[in-house]
Amino acid sequence: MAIKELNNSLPMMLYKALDTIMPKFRIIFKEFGITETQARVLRILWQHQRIALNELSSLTLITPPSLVGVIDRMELNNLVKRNHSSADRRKTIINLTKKGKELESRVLPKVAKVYEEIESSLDNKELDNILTLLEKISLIDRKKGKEKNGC
Amino acid sequence: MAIKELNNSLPMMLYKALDTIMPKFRIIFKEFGITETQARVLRILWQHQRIALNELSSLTLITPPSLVGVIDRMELNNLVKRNHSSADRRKTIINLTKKGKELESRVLPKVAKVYEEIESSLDNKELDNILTLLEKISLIDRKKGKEKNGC
DNA sequence: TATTAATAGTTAATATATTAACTAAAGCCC
DNA sequence: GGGCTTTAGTTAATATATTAACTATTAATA
Repeated sequence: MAIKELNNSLPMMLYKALDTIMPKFRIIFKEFGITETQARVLRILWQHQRIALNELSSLTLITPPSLVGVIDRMELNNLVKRNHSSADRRKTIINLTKKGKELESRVLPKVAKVYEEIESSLDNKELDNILTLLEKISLIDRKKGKEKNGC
Repeated sequence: MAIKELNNSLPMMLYKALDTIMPKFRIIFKEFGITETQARVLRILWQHQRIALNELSSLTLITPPSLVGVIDRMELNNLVKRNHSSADRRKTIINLTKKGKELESRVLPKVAKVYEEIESSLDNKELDNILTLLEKISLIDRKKGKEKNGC
């Protein structure tokens, strides 16, 4: 019931949490001339080096129409490069450039410090707790056939 | 430590949770020709009827530059009307119109149903829990002088 | 294999978000 | 009361987000 009380609703509280923590990260990203969204893309590319746009979309939670523009600008900034799959000519492969790769070692340490600041404001249990609960929320729709493995 | 593992980071999990629940609400808002952001504004106005733009900004978490455009479009759609404070001529007062007011009784019941759907996917404890934790995160910056009431 | 359905990427139109800068109006202070 | 500071609102420039629609391929199938 508490959830419906307007300013304390789940959506509003989620936004409020993001409004509190994201500016801390954006300050860092800005030092390197990238946006928060672009940083999300880079984070995935630092793991995969090269990846199809549709997979990148899934992993970053950035919808394809939005991602197209993001990649456009990152390509202009020499952070990534588009290639095309020969196996499936529909696919666009996003490749990390040297410039994009080099950012990793410079950005991650600073990002880690912000994480530490956030962590230090919460108990370890609380952090695990909230991540678990957020995960549960994000899976709400995947259980229509509550029964077994309706698959 | 779990927090740093990229796709399970706190920011990403917050976004993921929002990506799961907000589309459910947007479908409703769309029926009435309003956006999610405009709905946030309306929700506050349903409580206050009339309110200064800067207070509206605080309560909705919409920054003033963004809110200006939102109010522009809501005014074009006859949902709100701007007035100016005679006491403080800098202030813009946002007034709810009859059309804006009428939406309340039509939108809220449908929104409540979505809340119920979300609630039914979580235990009561879990819901209270996550709201409490989100609140704690949103207050991270307000305790620099950890000591007492450094004011 | 021609047809139909599904997938990947993109474009277009509109609405927001973010940051910096600018104007007007109050408040303050000597 | 003139000058300085703060507050409220706005504009401008750029980057994203959202939804619908469209193109090129590929897969699936009668």
